[in-house]
Amino acid sequence: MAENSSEKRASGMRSAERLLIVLRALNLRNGATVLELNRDTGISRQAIYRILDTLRNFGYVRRQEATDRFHLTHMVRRLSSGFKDEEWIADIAVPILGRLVQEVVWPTELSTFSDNAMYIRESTRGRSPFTIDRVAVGQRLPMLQSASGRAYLSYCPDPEREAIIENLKSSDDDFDKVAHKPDYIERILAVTRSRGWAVGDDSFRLHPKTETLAVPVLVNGYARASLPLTYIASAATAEQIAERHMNQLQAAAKEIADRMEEMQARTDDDDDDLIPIREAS
Amino acid sequence: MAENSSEKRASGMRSAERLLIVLRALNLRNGATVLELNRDTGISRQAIYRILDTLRNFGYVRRQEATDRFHLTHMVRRLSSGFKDEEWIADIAVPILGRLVQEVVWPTELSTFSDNAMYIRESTRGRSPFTIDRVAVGQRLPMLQSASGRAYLSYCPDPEREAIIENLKSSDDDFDKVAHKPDYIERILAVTRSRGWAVGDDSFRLHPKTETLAVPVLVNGYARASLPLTYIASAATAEQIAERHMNQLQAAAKEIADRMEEMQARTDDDDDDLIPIREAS
DNA sequence: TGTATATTGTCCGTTAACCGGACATGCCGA
DNA sequence: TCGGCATGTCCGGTTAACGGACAATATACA
Repeated sequence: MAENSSEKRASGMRSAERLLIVLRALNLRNGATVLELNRDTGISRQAIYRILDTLRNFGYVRRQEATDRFHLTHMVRRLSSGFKDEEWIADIAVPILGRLVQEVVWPTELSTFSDNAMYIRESTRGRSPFTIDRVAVGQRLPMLQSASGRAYLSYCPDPEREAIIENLKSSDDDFDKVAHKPDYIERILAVTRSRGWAVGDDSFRLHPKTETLAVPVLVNGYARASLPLTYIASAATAEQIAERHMNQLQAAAKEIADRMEEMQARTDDDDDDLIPIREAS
Repeated sequence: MAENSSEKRASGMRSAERLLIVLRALNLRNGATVLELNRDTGISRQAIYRILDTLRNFGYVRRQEATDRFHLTHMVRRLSSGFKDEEWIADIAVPILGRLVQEVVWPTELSTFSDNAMYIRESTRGRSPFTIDRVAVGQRLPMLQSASGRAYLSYCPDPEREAIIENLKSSDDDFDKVAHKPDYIERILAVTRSRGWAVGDDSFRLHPKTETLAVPVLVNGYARASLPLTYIASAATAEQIAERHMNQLQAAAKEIADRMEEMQARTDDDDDDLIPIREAS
């Protein structure tokens, strides 16, 4: 039984891994004794002592004097406080976009609203055979010309849209000048909503040979992000692309939205599954 | 300058410590390359690779494909989500209570409101020479008889007090029956407020020979916790204890409150100081 | 009182695993 | 073409992490 070297060795550092396991276990039952942690994780008692010492040196754990139990301190927040809520959606989208690009050969992205524009947060350019320009992450997209912006505006809550339009009116960016034309905006919204997806305007193209269409990611009924698909204009029309791939795009958007909803449903606690590392003391 | 071996070796596991350092560094600049982490932490590049691999195996970190930067994932929340906001105050109180018990010989505690009662969250019984019964942490204290409860009720927001009283009326606990006597409650509040501190009632004593007085911890003007002091009844009267130690008690309560306020001021991000471990690559 | 069980804590020899020097590759600008 | 810079991997030496073993304490039960 000593030979279960099957496929466990992914890489990674043994002791550091076990520290993470113990830290996770401490989160699941706040206030724990060494023995409890031993049982929860399967890590030997002696190792638990070492690990807790390490965590204490960093101030992430303290020992409650009266009860001799180990507790997390407010310092542990530092291990995750850098993760912004805004990034959840991009984070969740990654594996879903990964699957999507296998079905739809064209590159897709995930963009979110920020600072009066859409920003590309994740991209499958680079995994698509049809990509022209690489590295679009971080790219800023105007609200009223890009497919992403149009899809977002068409499905975000009304008060948010009104506030965005108002902001755009005082923007320096030339693209945002059309915010002063309410009928232009209305037409975009109407067309987009009737189709269920948005197309980019010729006045804005990241690359001259490409065109883009986009669907919104509707969380609880309202857009929280856009899911744009970019294709080479000479290869097909928007309608042809839509006919072939709209189902898949919509399905991916739905899946991302579902994950988001279920994510914010649980306030964050009760998720499960300790990483199982078995080794008797 | 290579010899600052002063007192560095506290204990702890080397590689696990470095993983924590890298994790912390990732929180400070979300999205980082290996080289940036190397520079930020002073840990060798090769080690950074190993550490990031480990973090990736656990899903706490992912690599953004397009930019080749490493990002935190929503999974990192698991490393701190077990820490409840409610525990901040107890957490912050520990070192302050530790200093307090050196000035005031009598044991002090920190108690917070929960489930229609006060609960002792931290205690310096065990570090005081005058302690009778040990291990009071977790002890439940009735709102209207205990010094802790009275101090809390006297200084919590009005709507909260009204809601608590209302709840107590339907409580099973005999102690809570007096919630039906509004004049009794009014007298307690009036007396406590005029003095600035509360005393426990004879009908409730954790130990027959002791008495307790308590001050509230006022965060932004309202009680968020109580700070009770327990003394042996035959040794002094409440007034004598108050005369000798009230300044120190109030100062400790103020200090805890200040820390709380400054803590919730910063939303949690921008705190500083990477643990400095110097070692060139 | 003695015996058994459960839990916490520490020591220390062995060895696995962590470490970083060294090398290889690829990209960019001069 | 070359030098500078960044990324990624390999591998032998050393270290520090590992867990068996032992000690101390508390509680329960006969």
